[in-house]
Amino acid sequence: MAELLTKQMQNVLIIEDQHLMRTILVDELKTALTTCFVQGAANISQAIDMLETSQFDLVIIDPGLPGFDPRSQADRIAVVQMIVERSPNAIHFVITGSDTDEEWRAFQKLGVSAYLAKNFIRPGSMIEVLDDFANDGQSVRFSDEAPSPPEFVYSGLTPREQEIVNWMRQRPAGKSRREIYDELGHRFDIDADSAEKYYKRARAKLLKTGILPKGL
Amino acid sequence: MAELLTKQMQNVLIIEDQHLMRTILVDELKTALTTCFVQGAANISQAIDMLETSQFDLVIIDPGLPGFDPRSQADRIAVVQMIVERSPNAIHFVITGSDTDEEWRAFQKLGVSAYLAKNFIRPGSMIEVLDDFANDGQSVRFSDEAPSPPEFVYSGLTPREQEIVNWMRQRPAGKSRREIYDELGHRFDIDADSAEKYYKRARAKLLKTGILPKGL
DNA sequence: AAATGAAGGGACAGCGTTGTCCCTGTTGAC
DNA sequence: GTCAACAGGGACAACGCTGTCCCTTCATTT
Repeated sequence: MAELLTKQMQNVLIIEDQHLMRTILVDELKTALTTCFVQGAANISQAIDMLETSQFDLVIIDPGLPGFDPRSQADRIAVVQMIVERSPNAIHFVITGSDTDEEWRAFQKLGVSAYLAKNFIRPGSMIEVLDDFANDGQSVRFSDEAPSPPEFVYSGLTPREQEIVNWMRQRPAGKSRREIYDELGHRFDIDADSAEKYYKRARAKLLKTGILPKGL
Repeated sequence: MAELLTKQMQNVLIIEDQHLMRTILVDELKTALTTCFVQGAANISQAIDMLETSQFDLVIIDPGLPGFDPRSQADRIAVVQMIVERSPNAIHFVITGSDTDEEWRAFQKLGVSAYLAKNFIRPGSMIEVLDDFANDGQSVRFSDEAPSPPEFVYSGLTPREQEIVNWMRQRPAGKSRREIYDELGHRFDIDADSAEKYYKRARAKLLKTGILPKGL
C-alpha cells in the first residue's frame, strides 16, 4: 500500500510559517517518500502562487499563518479552505500546534485527510502517517504527552554513532550489551559486530572529551 | 567575541515539547557551536531531572510545555522561573511561538538573556543570536513576516547541490551565472569552477526527472 | 582453570561526496 | 568572425563514513 503511495506522491507542498519547522517537515517528507520533490511556502500568498503554477499531490497546511489570528477558529478554517479550494486534486494534511476534536471535524468536512498535532510528530513518524492514510484514507494524531527519551547530541559523532548511542542509552536494566548489539544489527541490517564497533568508537570519543552520560 | 562564547558554551539544554522543533534546535545549536554537547528535554520534569544531574552553560526554553496552559501568561512565566531558579549559573534563552513585548519584559526580569520568536529563527540564524548576545548581553527577535524564498528540495540532490541550486534560484535578473559562481566560490571557499560543476550536475539531475523550477 | 562479557584497538574494502581541472559543443552579442 | 556565457560532459585524487573481520586485555563468573 504505502509503496504505491510513495510513487504517487511526488510533488509535495508544505505551508508553514516557522522556518525551522518547515525546513524539517520538508526533510521528513523527503525521507518518507523515496523519490520526491518537496516545496515549502511561508505564507498564504506564496502558497497560492505555488498552487497556481504547479500541480501538487500532497499539501500539508499549518493554519496558523501570518496575517491570520491563530486563536480564531474562523481564521484557521478560512486558511485551510482557501488552500483546499485551490488544489482540488491534492490530498490535504493539517499540522497544528494546538489540536482540538472540533477542529478536526471541521477540517474533515473540508476534505482534509489527516490532522496531526505538532506535539506528536517525531523524526520518522511521517512514514506511519502515510501508512495510516494508505490503509484508512485518513490519519489523526492528537497531542501526545508520552515521555520520549531525552535527546543527546555530541557534535563529534557520526550519524551512525549517534544512532547507536541513543539506542544504547535506552537499554533496560536487565539487558546485556550483546543483546542490544544483536537488536541493532537486526534493526539496521548490519552485523552485530559493526554495531558493537560503532558503539565503542562513540564511547571512546565521548570519553576523550570528558562528556559521558550516566548510562555509559 | 563569538569564538570565545563557543568555547564556553559546551553544555546546552533545550526544553521544547514539539519533537521536530526540538530535534532541529538541537541540530542548529550543534552547528552554531563548534564543539559542544547538546541535550533535549520534552517536558518540565525531564528538564528538572537533567538540570539536577548536569551543569549547563546555556538553557533554551519554550514556555508552552504540556501540563501548562500556553495561553496563560502566569503559567508561561512559572515555567521559565522554575527553570531559571534551577540553573542559576546558566544563560537562558526563551523561544516562543507567539511573542509579545510584555512577555519579553517579564522574562527579562527573571534573568532571561534572549527572546526569540519561532517565526524568526531560520536555519543558521542561531549564530547571529549568539553573536548578538556576545556583543550586547542579549538578543531579541520578534516575529517576522519578511518573505523568505520558497524552499525547494529534490530527494536526488546532494547537500552541496541543493545549496548551490537554492542560491542560483535567487539570482537577480541582471546577474550572470558566472557572477553567482564567483560569489558561491567565495562564500563556500571553493573554486568558482566547482560551484559551476555542482550547479550543472544538479540541473542535469532535475532535467532528467522532469522537475525543473522556472528560474532554471 | 576455563568461559564469558566488555573495553579498546587496527586493517581494510566499498562507496558517495567533495573539489579540481579540462574537454567539447551551442548560442547570442559585439 | 570572434568572444563570452552557457549546457553537458569525463577523469581523478582526497576524504569521511560504513561495514566487516580480527586482535588483545581484563574482570567476573562458573
